[in-house]
Order: sequence, then structure tokens, then C-alpha cells
Amino acid sequence: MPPTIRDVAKRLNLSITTVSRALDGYDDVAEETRQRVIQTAREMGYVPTRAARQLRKKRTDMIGYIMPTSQPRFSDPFFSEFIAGLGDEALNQHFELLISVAPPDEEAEIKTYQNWVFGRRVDGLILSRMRQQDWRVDFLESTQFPFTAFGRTNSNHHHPYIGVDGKNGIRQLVHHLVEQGHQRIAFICAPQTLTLQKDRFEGYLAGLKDANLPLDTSLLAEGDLTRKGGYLAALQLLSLPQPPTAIIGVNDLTAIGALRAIHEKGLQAGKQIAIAGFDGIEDTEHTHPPLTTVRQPVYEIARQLIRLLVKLINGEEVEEGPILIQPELIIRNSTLRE
Amino acid sequence: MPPTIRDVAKRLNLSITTVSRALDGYDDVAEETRQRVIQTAREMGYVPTRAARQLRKKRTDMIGYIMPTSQPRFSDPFFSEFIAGLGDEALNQHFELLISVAPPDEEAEIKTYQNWVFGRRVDGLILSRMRQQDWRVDFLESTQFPFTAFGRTNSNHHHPYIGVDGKNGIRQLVHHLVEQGHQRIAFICAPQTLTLQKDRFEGYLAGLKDANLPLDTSLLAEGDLTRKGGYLAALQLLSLPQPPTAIIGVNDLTAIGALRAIHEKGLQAGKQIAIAGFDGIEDTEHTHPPLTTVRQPVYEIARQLIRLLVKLINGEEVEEGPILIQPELIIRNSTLRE
DNA sequence: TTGTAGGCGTTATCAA
DNA sequence: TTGATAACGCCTACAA
Repeated sequence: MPPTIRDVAKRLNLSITTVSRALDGYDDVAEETRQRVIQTAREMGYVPTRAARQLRKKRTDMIGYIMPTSQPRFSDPFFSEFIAGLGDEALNQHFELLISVAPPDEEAEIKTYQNWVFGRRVDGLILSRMRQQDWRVDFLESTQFPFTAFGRTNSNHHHPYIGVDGKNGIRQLVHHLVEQGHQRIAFICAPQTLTLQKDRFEGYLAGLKDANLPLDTSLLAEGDLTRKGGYLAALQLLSLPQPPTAIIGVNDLTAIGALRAIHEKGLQAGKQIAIAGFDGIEDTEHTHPPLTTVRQPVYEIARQLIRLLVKLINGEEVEEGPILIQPELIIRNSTLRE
Repeated sequence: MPPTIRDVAKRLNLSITTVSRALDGYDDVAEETRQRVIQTAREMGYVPTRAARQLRKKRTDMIGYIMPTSQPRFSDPFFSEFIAGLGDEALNQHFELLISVAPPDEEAEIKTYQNWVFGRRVDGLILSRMRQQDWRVDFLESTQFPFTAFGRTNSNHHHPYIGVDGKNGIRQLVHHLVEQGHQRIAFICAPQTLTLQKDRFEGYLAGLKDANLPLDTSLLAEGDLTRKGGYLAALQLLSLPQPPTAIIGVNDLTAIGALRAIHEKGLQAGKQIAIAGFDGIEDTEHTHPPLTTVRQPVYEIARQLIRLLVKLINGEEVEEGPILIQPELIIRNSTLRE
């Protein structure tokens, strides 16, 4: 059994009060006493029991993140970068990160959120992959639970979030493709419930409009943000009677999947057909050919989300208004004819 | 403020005892009472506070894993697969997984382990990347703290671990390379402190011996289990006066890094120089050319480690003796001349 | 079948 | 500057 604060106090012939205060750095304890306490505490290997402290202080010093997928997708570069950012900054702020996994909008997801909030598992939550109608926001606001989100919902909440201007990003991408001479530009979508889909699709529409191109709904396909989804959607697009000359994937993984379909069809990406994604994950540098993408600084955003959340948890003032970040168009060979 | 068990009891005009027992499924509570309790508990959104329960039961229902790296390396396929396995099986066993990160053998690592053990953060720990002299094992054994390990240490402990026969795996790989006509087979090592390095290197030596090949120490290079380390080590090997005709990476990432060096030198992997790794991560299927490797079932091992650990935590009997798994040699084009 | 009461290990209030 | 004591919310002998 590890020693408790009682054991330390007994050894020193002090009260547990004094030990506690000495260790927590209060200034109403004699310096000499403090040194003795710290010394023996270290010797005895005393570490305060987290559960007891949590119970008393009503704080867990933990931040929660529930991955909106059905399986742990740590190998998905988006999530791995996002979580690395969350974890790093959480540590900076003296918090730990608790991670779980739940499929979006299903019973299990609701259960997990309820358990964490009502069971006081964490002091605050990070949300991502926001849905247009997002029950998580409703729930957390109704319980007054601290959270920050990567992306926004459609409702008229004004929850704190950090957003990326996906509309503008894709719009610029379309401009670039048009400049390259493309007229038949396909778009592989994400599930329609997601805000990122709405934003980026609006950018697609706006880009077409800017170029006076009509919307051809046969050039729309639905993916699921995974490589496989992109692959299947691209296969479908490429077997059209009049296939597209350019394909936009709603994210990089989708585009990478589409790239595979392009290869399998014996087409040369870049020269014969353009392909581009969104996110700016590292993999896009190493594909054949390297992939044009719209880069958003996921790691840095994750860290900002934590910093913002910690302020909320501590009840500090937070500057009003959401933060909107402009993504950066990165042009590579996958959209260049030569 | 979320409701406590008191609130529920008050609402029902019952004692908190009865509420607690009804919710925990004891059979000494009237069925009708139980139903009423469950009903109102749900209505009120009551969830037991974890900290209180933990304090009382002296259990956290959490399992800890401290990644032995200086940064979160979720994108490293080895870790992502390992953690996915840990997380999935932990959930099955009604545990949560707490993850942190610390650089091996440094002060911060020691601190983290001590905090988790003495602060009773978790009920048990998973170790990986075992060192030959591993203070973690000494520490956990001396405190009688439950843990299971992926790999073994050199010392004469008999802690519970699951091992993979790396020696035999590499030995077979060497045989295969010799069959392909190679005489100058290089080996890119991991840090010497790691048990996996010792095992696999022994396999290398044994393989050479089987073929009556001498050990040429100029064909040994040191990596750090990363792509970059493998890349740098391979560059060095390839600029030797008498370069190797085959290179073994101590793990797949090392081999993938080496593959890049091979490409940069204008060599054809497979045809002109053989290259192979160890682990069997998915990436090896998608390299150019696909990479020969020695596959170990990381995901399944992770799950077994959790199952074993849960038994230890519950004080159940555990079959004596470590578990040794035979890896599987997977031959692909990177070691085939045609 | 239900209720009373004690304590898990801390921190915080108040008195000495 | 230090100490006694009361919670924090829950589980669990033990009593009723």
C-alpha cells in the first residue's frame, strides 16, 4: 500500500493539515517545516491519491476527447495530428487527456458523453467533426459544461469554436483548377450531416459560379472521409460516360483513395486528370504524384482549442467571437499538366 | 451541478444504501423498488461520481500505458496498432485506457510512473519496448503493482510478458536472403539497450552462422526505429567501398527509411539490392516495391496483454510462464531478384 | 427488504 | 504557524 498523507504526518509528528499545506506551497507554513515535509514525503514516495483530491476539489485535471468514429483511428493522420496537439498542450497546461471512441450520433456516443459529464470524469471536452445539427452542443450547453469545438454547428448557438474557412479554401482550389483548363470538376463529398461538408461544398459551388460553370450533379459522389470511400466514389466517377477531368476530394484521405482509383484506371494523375484534397496531411507530400491540397494547421488548432478550454474551465474571460482561420492552397503536381 | 446519489434517494424517499444497491444490481432489493430507482435515476441523469467510487473501492477501472517516446507518435503504425488493440480490449473488459508519453529512461518517465502508481491513477500498467536492464520492471515488482509487458528484460525476473521470437524471425529472413544469393547482408540496429535489438541481432548472427558467412562489422549500422534513422543508416551503408547487397532493418520503419535511401542512390530495390524489415505494418504492402517483412500480430498481442493484466488486477490465477509467439516471414518483391 | 453509520484520502474552514 | 474537524460522494458492514 502506498503511503497516505497520514503516514507522512505521523512520521513527522505534524498534522495532516500542515503536510498538505506544505506540499501545496501555501505560504503560511514555516520554511523549515516545509523542507522537512518535502524531504520525507519524497523519501516515503508519497503522492496524493488522485481520487481523493478530485473528490475534494471537484476537479479532475483531465480533458476529454471522444473520437467520432466506430474504431480507434489513430493511424488516420488527421486524428493522430489532432490528438498529438491536444495531448501536448494539455500537458503544458497541467491537464491529462482522456480519450475514448464512439460512433457519431449513436446510442453509445450519447452514453459516453453523459457518463463523462455527469460522472465528472473530466473538467472539459473537446469536440471535432461538428455536425450541422449537433446534439452534443445542445447537451453541453444545457448542462453548462465547458467545451470547445473544432468547427461550428448550424444552430444559432454561439459556442466557442475554432473554424477554418473551408468555403474559401475550396473556392480557391476551384479557381486553380479552372486556370488549368478544367471544366468538368467533380467533388467527392463527406456525409451531408457534417458542417465541413457544407462549408467546402459551398466553396465548390462558389468556385463554379465564379467561373460561370454550371453545376453538373452527375459529378458529385459521396465518400466517408476515408481512403476507401474516396476510392469507391472515384471509381464511380471515372466510369461515367463523360468522366470528369478533375476531382476534388473533400479531404486528403478521400483524394488519396481517388488517386488509387485513377492509377488503377491507367490514368496519369496530373497530366490526364487532376486530383486534389483538403487538410494538408503529410502523406500528400509522398504520393505519386504529390497531391495538391488545402492545408489547415490541425496540430496548432488542437493546441489552441486546449488553451481556450482551460480558460473556460478556470472561469477566465474569453474574448468573444469565434476564431476563423484561413487555410492555405498548396499546389503540387497532381493538378499541374506540366 | 449533476445530481448525487443523495438527490436520487431524497426524491424517492429511500436511503442512499438502497439506491446504491438497486443500481449495482444486488438481489436483496425488491424488484419493484429497483425499477423505481432505475427509472428516476435515469430521469435525473444520475451517474455515480467516479472519484468517489474510486476512493471507496480503491479501484480506478483504468489501465495505463506510457508511450516510450519523447513525443506522441500516434502516427507510427506500430503504436497506433498497439494502442488500438489496448483500447479495444480495455473497453471489452470495462476498463478505460489512460495514455501518456515520456522519453525512455529519463527523469520524466520515472516521475510519470511514480505518479501513476503511488497516486493510484490506474489499476495496472502495460509496458512495451522493453529494455535489457529495465528499471520499470524493478520498480513495479518492488511495489507489487500489476503489469504486463510486450517483450522481456534481461534480468532474472519472471514477470508476465508476451514475447515474439524475434531471433527466429530474423534467422529465417537471413536464410531467405542467402537463398537469393546474398553474401553481404547488412543490419540496421535499434538502440542496444532494447531487448528487441538483442533478440533480432542474435537471429542475424545465427542466420549468418547457419550459412557459414562471417560477421562483417562494417555492415552494421545503428538506427533509432524511425524512418529517418533508417534512411541515415542506409546512406552510410550504401556509400561503403564494398556496399551490402542486402539490408535488414530491425523494424519496418527503419527498412522504409532505408528504401528511400536506396531510391535516392538510384538503385532498384529487389533487383539490385534486397531490403527487408520486421513488424508487418500495413505500409509495407504499399511501398515500391512491396517490402519483405517478418510479421508479428501487434494488435492481437495488445489485446492479450490487456486480458492478462485484467486477470492480474482481479487476483485471478494466471498460467505460469511467458507466452512466446512465432512471427511469420512474409516475402515480397523487395527481396526477390525477379 | 431497507436503513444507519463509518470511512476511503484529501482539502478547507476555523480555532488555537 | 499549526492542529482539530468537517466535508467531498460513494460503498458496505451491520443493525433493524
